[in-house]
Order: sequence, then structure tokens, then C-alpha cells
Amino acid sequence: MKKKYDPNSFEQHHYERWEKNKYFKPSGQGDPFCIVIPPPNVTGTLHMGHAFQDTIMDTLTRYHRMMGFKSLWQPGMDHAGIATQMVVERLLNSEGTSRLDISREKFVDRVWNWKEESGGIIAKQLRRMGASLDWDRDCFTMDEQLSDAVSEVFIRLYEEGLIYRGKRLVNWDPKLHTALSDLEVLTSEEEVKLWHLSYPIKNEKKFLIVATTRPETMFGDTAVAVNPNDDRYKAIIGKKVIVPVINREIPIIADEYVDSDFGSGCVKITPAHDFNDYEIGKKHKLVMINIFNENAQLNENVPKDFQGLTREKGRECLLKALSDLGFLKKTENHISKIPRGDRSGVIVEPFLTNQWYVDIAPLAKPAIDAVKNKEIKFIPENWSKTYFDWMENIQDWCISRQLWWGHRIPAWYDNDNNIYVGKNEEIIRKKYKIDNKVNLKQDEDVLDTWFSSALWPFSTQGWPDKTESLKAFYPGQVLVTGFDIIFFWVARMIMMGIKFTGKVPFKEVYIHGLIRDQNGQKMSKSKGNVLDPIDLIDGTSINELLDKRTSGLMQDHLKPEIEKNTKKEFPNGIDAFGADSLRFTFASLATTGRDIRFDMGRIEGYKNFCNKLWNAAHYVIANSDENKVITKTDKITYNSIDLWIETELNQTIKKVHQNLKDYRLDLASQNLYEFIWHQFCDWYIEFSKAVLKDNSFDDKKKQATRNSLLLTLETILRLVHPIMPFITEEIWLDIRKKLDHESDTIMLRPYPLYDKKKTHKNETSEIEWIKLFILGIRQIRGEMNISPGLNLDIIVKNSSKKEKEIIKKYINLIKTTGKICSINYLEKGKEEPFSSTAMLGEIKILVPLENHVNVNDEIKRLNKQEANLSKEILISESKLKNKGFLDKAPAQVVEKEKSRVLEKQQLIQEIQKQISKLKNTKN
RNA sequence: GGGCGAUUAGCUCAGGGGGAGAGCGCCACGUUGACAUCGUGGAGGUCGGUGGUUCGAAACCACCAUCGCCCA
Repeated sequence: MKKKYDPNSFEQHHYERWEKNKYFKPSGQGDPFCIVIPPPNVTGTLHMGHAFQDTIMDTLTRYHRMMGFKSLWQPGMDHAGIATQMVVERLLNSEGTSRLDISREKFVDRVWNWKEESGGIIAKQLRRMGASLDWDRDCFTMDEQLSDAVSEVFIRLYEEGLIYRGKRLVNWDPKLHTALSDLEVLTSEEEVKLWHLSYPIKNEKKFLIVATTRPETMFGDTAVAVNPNDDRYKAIIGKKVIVPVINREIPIIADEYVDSDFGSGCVKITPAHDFNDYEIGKKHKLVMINIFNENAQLNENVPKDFQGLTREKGRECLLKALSDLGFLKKTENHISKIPRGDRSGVIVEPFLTNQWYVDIAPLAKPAIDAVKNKEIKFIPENWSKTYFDWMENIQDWCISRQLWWGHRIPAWYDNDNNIYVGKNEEIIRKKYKIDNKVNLKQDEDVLDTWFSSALWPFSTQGWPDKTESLKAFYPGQVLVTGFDIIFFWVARMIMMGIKFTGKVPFKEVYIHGLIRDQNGQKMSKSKGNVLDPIDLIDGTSINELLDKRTSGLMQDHLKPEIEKNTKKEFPNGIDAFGADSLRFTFASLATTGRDIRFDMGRIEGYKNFCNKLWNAAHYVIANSDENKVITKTDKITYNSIDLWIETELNQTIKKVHQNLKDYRLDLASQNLYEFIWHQFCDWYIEFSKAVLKDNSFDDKKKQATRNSLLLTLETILRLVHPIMPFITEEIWLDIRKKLDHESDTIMLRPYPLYDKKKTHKNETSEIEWIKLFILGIRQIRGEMNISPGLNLDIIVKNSSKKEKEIIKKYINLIKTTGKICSINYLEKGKEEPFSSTAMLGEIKILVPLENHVNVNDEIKRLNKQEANLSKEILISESKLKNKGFLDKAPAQVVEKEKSRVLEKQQLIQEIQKQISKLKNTKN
């Protein structure tokens, strides 16, 4: 081991060795344990959310592997249809060409090339994080086998009538030229205008005022609607109005849907371009007029002057015309929900097209039941409510996308547009006896990426073939994911899993929070607040960081602000913290909350923790030189401190198991931090110094503590390994020879188990008493500003025989750890020298004042203690005066309160005596 | 409009019917033989507000306020 903790010098090296030696493969005869990775987007890079999630999954996997489970963490990536196509299209654009200039085949080839290049990045990053994924099973949603699974599912659902094709209004992305599912559309409030237009009533001199946020859709109006209960309009229902500019006659219809209080209480109905109007249109059998092309430009169904104009330009021109003709009555500011494509960011246009849909309600039913009857458990449980709400109101899923990159829909059409669904053309011809002369053409569209992701838990294990892998690793144990994709993914996986395997895909769904920046803001490129987990591992300079955050910005004007904030937050760039520190930080942030602020202070603290562990290991190794552990326990008699630390360690092991079982990685990491730093380092190592350097201990006793140091360290390393794999491996390799271990990795060693035999009550209470004794002295030292280097002579008064025995037994621990030269005893009633005092139960520890303590300071100190005690006594006494408390509280609670008062009163008495004594000496 | 969550020390967060906790930060003292990426001690809180249940509420319930998320 190096003198200095330098994670960079060993982390990568260990990972390469693990991977080469195939340590990530499922092994052994234990029960299977499987987590599938939520497949990251192949064109993306690892962000903080991934790194967080991967830390959780890796910790769980490593834990179960060490617990003897046949453990698999299934790797893989998803083809991310829209995102990937966008990236490659941009690439082509930068080369001065476009997808439309080359053929579909060439484009898809190009995407595959890009996939090879890009997919490697995220895999490399996962490796840097220490992810113990079984890379030999690496999968991609577009792989042949996984693609077969996709068409198998499509065909079966189609044949059961659960997939259908229909002309419906869909969310159309005019930039990407594809339909989107409801989940891919994000609505947010935006400031818009509300225009009041007047529509002349036919054959009357009256007008009807309609309010609209989309005047340009007027070309597609096929009715005007009012509420049937609206007295203002009752008389005109059934009459006709004239659409201005185009002079089309349309009916005035009545529908409860119309909100009389909104605008004029009168709405124009454009069934082909609004979801609500569409429903009304169907109900009232209105004509549907599509007025846009796929770019959302006005088409041939509008007057010549407007044809070819964009939505925005068309609106502008139309408003001018309306205004000129006097039909524009009023313009108001208005807040409205605007739907935008989650990838393109442009306003989505409701658009009438032919699309494929899944009739999802029949699939949802058993998926709801599976959660209701606890076959699947959400953790935290509350998220099941979100799941139910969505599932119980689920809408049919639009699964076709007008893209080139993705799983092509396995449907063919003949010249009469009859649909044939099957694996390929050959099979279809055979099955439906279609002559070769008849031309068949495959559907141009591809499937939603989430359609293939929904099959992930079983498609990655070889489904539809009945593979060994599928048998062993499906269903998996747990799905680890963020709440943002419960609908996208979790729900759909459960539906598909049950439908096609008859089994739920996993038993638990662990929903974690989302990583945000230190201000609670979502991390995003456009905000310029993203952190790259790899930069936290390796460190980066401020210039590199600035470059990363400001290059390729969509909105260039944000650049100065981003630069300013970045310089303010990271004036010196980012330090290299190493993967273990980052992982421990993530583990400690894995609370039940939904927002997680990433605070640099935390990772700094946990790097110090790594350093602490490193140095503690140094100490242990230095003190066990030449000494192999004696493994046969009958040869060795452990000292009290050894038995005490074993007890503490054992308790820690118990807590860690429980907390990992509950997915409380934050609590587990806290248990480990507390034990390693505040028990093992602060006390045990300090105590061990007393044993090892004191000649009153014989070699056997010293050997016992050396053994214990090494064994405790080794257990600690295994205990922490799932969270911090690298540092534990590095240290472990150094000490394994002393422990006679043949294995060349800690990661396949057994995980420590709680053992109720390893609880040593007597030794533990004695050591805890000794700790309090030393703390009493330290408190005087600290509060009286006595130099920590100065060894003190102290006097103990009022001690019982038993206490004297304990002090005698541990005299060297007290002397060394407490920095004491000598301890003398003074009997009750005997005159005390001028001292500073600490109370420990009945006994009084005296530090003679002599030169190092000022009498006034001591009085002040004691006064403060007295005041605190009085306050506490008052609280207890008021409880004891309460009759209700005495009558109804459990007896032991009352007793506790009483003894508390007694104890404190005794202390106060002693302190008061001491104060008056000091005052007398002063006079 | 419906639903969910948050509000605890200066900051970031645990906790959860029976004396308010941690990490970081802060103050004081200190380079002692694993570690100054450290040690020792200390200061710091009406647990968002108001009611209720209870012998006892920071915790349970109701309402309110502020902030946030999801769905329509």
C-alpha cells in the first residue's frame, strides 16, 4: 500500500482485473438474484442520475453476490429512436447532406456506425464507476434476438386484437415529423394571447363572439359551440354562422363541454386540430378538415394566399386580415397550457393520421392487480398510488413513429391496403395464401422505443426461447429507477411481463429521488449546471469545466451567466475524489426523499473518510508486521477492548444488513461511517496503542490485539465493499496473506454476518465506562484550555471498590488514551486540592488546578453545568407533578424520570459544594 | 380542479409518542508515533403556523401558510 491515499493509482487497474477474471458473472449454487439495468440511451453519456442509480444497483448486486446469491446485473442499452435519429441527422446536416438525400438503408447503416462509436462511451463510464455488470451478456434493444422478441410481441398482440391501426388525432411533432405518445408531450403554462373574433350569424345582422388562442385553425372550423344551459345563446342554437375570410357556413351546436364562463362562452370547433374539438366533432358528426401538412404549414384546404405559411406566419397574416375586415374585436393576455415535444421542444400539433395503437386497458388490469395483491411492492410504498392513478385512467398507447431508426412495424399492405401482420413477407404470403404477383409493401413506420424497453426484463434473457437464463433470472428481484419513469417504463414492463411470461418481471420496485444541483435545480445542459460524474472522479480544471458547460449550447445568450455561476462555484475546478468517494456520497444521499441536492461538501467529507480508512489500515498493517493471524481461537485470549470492538462491529453488521434489506443505503452508509470513524479509529485504535506499547502486557495479549485489529479491519473491508469496491480491494489485497486467504479478490469473499455469540456484555459496559471516564477528563482539558500535549495527574474521589478495580484493570488505557501520568485516590470527606472537576455517576474526577487552571474559569464552567442541570431537573419535576403522568404513563417511564431527577440533584449538590469551595479559596 | 411530497442547527439532510441527531461549516486549543484529507473540546434549534387527540406531540389527526412535483 502506498503511504498516501490516491484512488487514481489503483481504481481502474482493479476493475480491469475483475472484468478479465470474469468476476461479474453469476456463479455459485445460491438462489438467483437479478437486477436489469434500466437501459441507458445509446447516444447519451453518463449523467449524475445514472451514476447515482448505478451506485445503488451495484451496491445491491455486490452485496448479494457476497451473500452467496447467484447474482446477475444485466447490462444493456436502448436505441433511443428519436434522440439517436436526431443526433445522426445533425451529423449529416453538418456534412451538408441530410437523411432525405441518402436512402433509408444508408441512413440506418450510418446510425449503426454512430451507435458503435457512442455506445462505447457510456460503457466505459460505467466501468469507471465500478459497475459489476456481466458484460458478456451485454444487450442492445436493436439486437437481432431482442428485435425478434419485439415482433413476436407485436404479432401476438395484433392477433389477439390488442393492437390496431386507426386514423386518430395524434400528437404530431412538426419538426421531427413523427407522432408522439402522450407521455412524450410536456405541457407547461405559457403566456399567450386570447383573441376575440366575431362570426356573423347567417341571415341576421348579429354576430357571435368566439374567443380563441389559435385563430389560424379557423380555416378548419366546422362548428361553433355553446353551452345548452347558457341563456345568452339558447335562441340561436341550430342556426348558422359564417366563418370570416373563408365565408364557410357552419352550424351553432350545443354541448355541455363548453364552459360558459370562459371567454365569451362560445367556442369555435376545429375537430381536426384539437383534442377536445375532436371528441365533440365525433359526437356531433362534424366534418373534419385538416388544414396543415406534416411541417404544420397551411395546406391546400385554406385560401391560396395562406397556403404554405407556417402556423405562426399564418396566424399573423390571418389576424391582419381579420383586423382589416373588422372581425377582430379584442386581444387579451392569457395563460395557457402549451404542449411541446419532449425532444424537439416545438409545439405539438394535433394531427389526423394513421397510427398503430395498443388497446392497453386489458393489459393494465392484471398489472394493477399484481401491485394490489403485493406480488410487486413499491418502495417507498407510496408510489403505488401514482401507479394506480395512471393505470386506472390509462389511454390507448400510440406506438408507431414516423422514423427510420427503430423496430420496423411487422405489417404489410397489399394494393387495396389490406393489412397483413407477420414475421416477414414470406411467412405472410404462405399464411394468407397471397400470390407472388400481388405486391406487398411493408409499413414504413417503426415502433416507440419504450415498446421494446417494456420487454427488457425477459427479452434480455432470451425470450421467446425458453432459455436457462430466462428460467434463472426472470423474474428479477428488484427494479431500481426514478419516479419520473414509472409510467414510461415500470408500468409497461409490468403489463408486458405478465402478458407474455405469466409472471411479474420483478418483485420490488425501488424508486429513488432525482439528483439536482446545490440549489435544487434540475441539472440540464441549457441551465449549464450539469456535473459529469467522471469529472468528480478524476477532477477537472475550471477551463475544461467552462468549456464543457458552454459548448454546443442551444441558447448562446445564456453563456455569460453560466460562466459566471460556474466560476463562482468552482473557482479552482473540481478536485479528483475517486470513484469510491463518489459512490459513498451517492449511497449516503439515497434517502426516501424525491429531490436530492448534490452538495460538494458531502463528497469532500467522504473523500476524507476514505483517507481515514486508508490511514487506519496503514496503522493496522504497520502493527501486524511479521505477524500472521492466529486463526485457531482456542489459542488466544482476547483483551476486553478486542471483545468490545467485536461487539460493536457485530451490532454494525446487524444494522447494515437490515438497512440494505430496506433499501436505506443512506442509513447503511451512516452506520459504516459511524463505526469506522468513531468507534474503530477514535477509540479502538487508540486503545490498541496502549496495549501494544505497554510492557505490562505479555506477548500473548499483544498478539490478541494485533489479531483483532487485523480481523476487524478485514471484516470492515468486506462490510464496506459493496459501496466502496476499490479502496476495499486495494487494502484487502495487502492484508490477505496475513490472513492466509488464497482468493485474489475481496469481491467474492463472503459478506460478514451477524452472530449473536459475538456480544460481550461485561467487557462492553466496562469499556463504555472507561470511555466516559476519559471523556470527563477531556472535557476539563478542552474547556479549561489545557494543552492537549500535557500529561495530567488526576485524583479520583468517592470511588467504590468495583470502580477502583475497573480503573486498575484499565489503568494503561486510561493513562495512554486520556494522557494521564498518575491516578490517585481520595476517600470520602477528605480534603481536596484546588481542582477542576468532572462527575461520573457517584465519583468525582479531579484535575488539580496548580498552574494550568484559572479559578474564575472553573467557577464559570461549573455554573454553566449547574444551570443546565437545573433546567433539566425542572422539566422532569414538572412531569412528576402531573397526576395524569403518574397514573397513566408506564411505570418504567415514571421510574426513569424519578431516577433522572435524583441523579441530577446529586450532581448539582456536588457542583455547588465545589463552587463554594473554590469561592472560599479565592477569598 | 384532482393527487403527491417538502418545511428539523448557518448549509445539506436523518429521525420519529417518553431527555432534539449526523455530516459539512463555525469558535477555541493542539503538529502527540495511522491520519492536519487530522485530533480534542465547544457554541448553535419554540422541529413552518394554528387547533385537536394524549398523562405526554417535533412525531398522530384537522386546518392554514410557503415551496415543489405529477395528472387533467
